[in-house]
Amino acid sequence: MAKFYLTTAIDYSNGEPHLGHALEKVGADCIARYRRLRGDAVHFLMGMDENAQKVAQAAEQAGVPPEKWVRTLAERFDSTWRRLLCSHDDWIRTTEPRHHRATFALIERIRERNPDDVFVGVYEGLYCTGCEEFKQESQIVDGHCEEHPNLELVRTKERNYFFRLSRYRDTILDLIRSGKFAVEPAIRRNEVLKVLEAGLQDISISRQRLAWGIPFPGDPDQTVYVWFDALINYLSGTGFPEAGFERLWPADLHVIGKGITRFHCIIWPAMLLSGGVALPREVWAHGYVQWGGAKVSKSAGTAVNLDDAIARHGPDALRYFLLREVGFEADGNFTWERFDERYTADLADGLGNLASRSLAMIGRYRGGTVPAGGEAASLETAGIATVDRYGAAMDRLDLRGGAEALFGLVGEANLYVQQTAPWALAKQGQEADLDQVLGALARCLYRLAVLAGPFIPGKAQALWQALGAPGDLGAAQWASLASPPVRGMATAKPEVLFPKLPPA
RNA sequence: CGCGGGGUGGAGCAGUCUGGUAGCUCGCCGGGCUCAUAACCCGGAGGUCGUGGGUUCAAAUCCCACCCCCGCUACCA
Repeated sequence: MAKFYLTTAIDYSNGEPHLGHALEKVGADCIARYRRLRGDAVHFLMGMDENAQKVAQAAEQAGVPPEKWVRTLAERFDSTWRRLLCSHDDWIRTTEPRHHRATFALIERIRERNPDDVFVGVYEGLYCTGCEEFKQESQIVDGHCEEHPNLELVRTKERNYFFRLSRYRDTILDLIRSGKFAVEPAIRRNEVLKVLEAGLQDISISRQRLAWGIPFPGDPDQTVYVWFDALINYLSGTGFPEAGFERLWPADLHVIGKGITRFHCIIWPAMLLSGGVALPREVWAHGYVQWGGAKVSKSAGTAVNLDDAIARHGPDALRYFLLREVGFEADGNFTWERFDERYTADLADGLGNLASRSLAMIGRYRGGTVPAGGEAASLETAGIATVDRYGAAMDRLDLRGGAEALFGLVGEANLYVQQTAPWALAKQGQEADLDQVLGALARCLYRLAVLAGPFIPGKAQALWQALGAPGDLGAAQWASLASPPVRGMATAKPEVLFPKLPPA
């Protein structure tokens, strides 16, 4: 059994979970469930980034101790992902002792192996006394911090530790080009290669005089810069540096958003190379959820409330929409109209109605027992082809392609029903033919339930049960898709899997 | 000449790498079926594939120029 260690980005505990976060978690969960279906021993990590200075500021504004603030937010995020049916095995928070230990250990390893890689330098930038942090050009409007337009920015220098990132440019370039360190999709790989080709600067990895954060090893005046420690969470989740962390490490896949590609594809591998720790095998950087073609922005009021989106048609439907319509590669759009359309067309009228009509006929014509037969049906050929197509797409993390394959089979099945007209067979007493058709439909529903599992785990389980399949869908074997063992299963009364919205 | 992505029927997209009658979903029009969540199936209308050149027997697809939109531009989750 192959291990598969999968991570998502840890979220910045400064605000509410939103649709963009949700796409990433749901996409990673879809991959995790698919890998389990393929028989991998999956370890799936999610968590929170809690050491940023802004976190302490937000806590202060809210009038609560930072420890309490981050705990509340961590629970809020975790429970949201659980509501979206995410199946993560571990939940890391960067304020935990295990993360402090790992951060310490990696920095120590870097210093031992490459003493020149960590050096003292001077960081200079524009400092906002309101935010108590350095501002980037993009955060400056008319010469002032966008949060504090009435305060003057102060040009400030401070002593920091730096990391010799520039040293690792050629090595990383080779690793990415050779595919030993996979950066996907290709559009993101090209972007990273261009950055590398342009050359790298060393980066500062500590900050002075911060009360919140991880103390820099051997220098109590400095804290580890939040980005530097955040990346290490993936290692902390394995138990590093304790013996046996290699049972999980290296990570098989880091799922991240495109905005943090450089950190994961340049800085992170450099840190690991310097510390003599194996590199992750792959980074997948997904696109962003847009609202009507524009960037989602809280200030512009275009952020979709996640609770509203879940409440609309339930968690399964939101998962499906994000993965099928928004997609896991390029940016994609979220609108209520599209959401409703997809829900109605694919889930309610498509899969839901197919299940409903198929189970109703098995109930009516065969007393709810799946008859033998169907192995030679045209639908069987389509089903087997779909399993192949789905697997090929999912293996390259083309989640949209997987969903398309799956729902393509729904279409084939509806056409099959139309062409074979089982109601006519029943009327004419062609019992053997009817067995063939109903058996073929049950076999198709079995495949659909299993293949839909990674996308809509809740509803797929409901379909699994309605079909009369035993136990938990999560225990289904990929191999069973070649010839679904549905004969003799006792189907339940058809239930409405995806109720439609009442007419507005 | 900072880097990258995109511009395809009313809407949203695929196809461009490996040129060869332009495809999918939704919407619209007509027909069929009755097992089903007024669902399902079939047919039809609708496109100068951003603009202008070039290569080729043939270009959405390759080459050049230009216009427009978007993201990134590094210590920011």
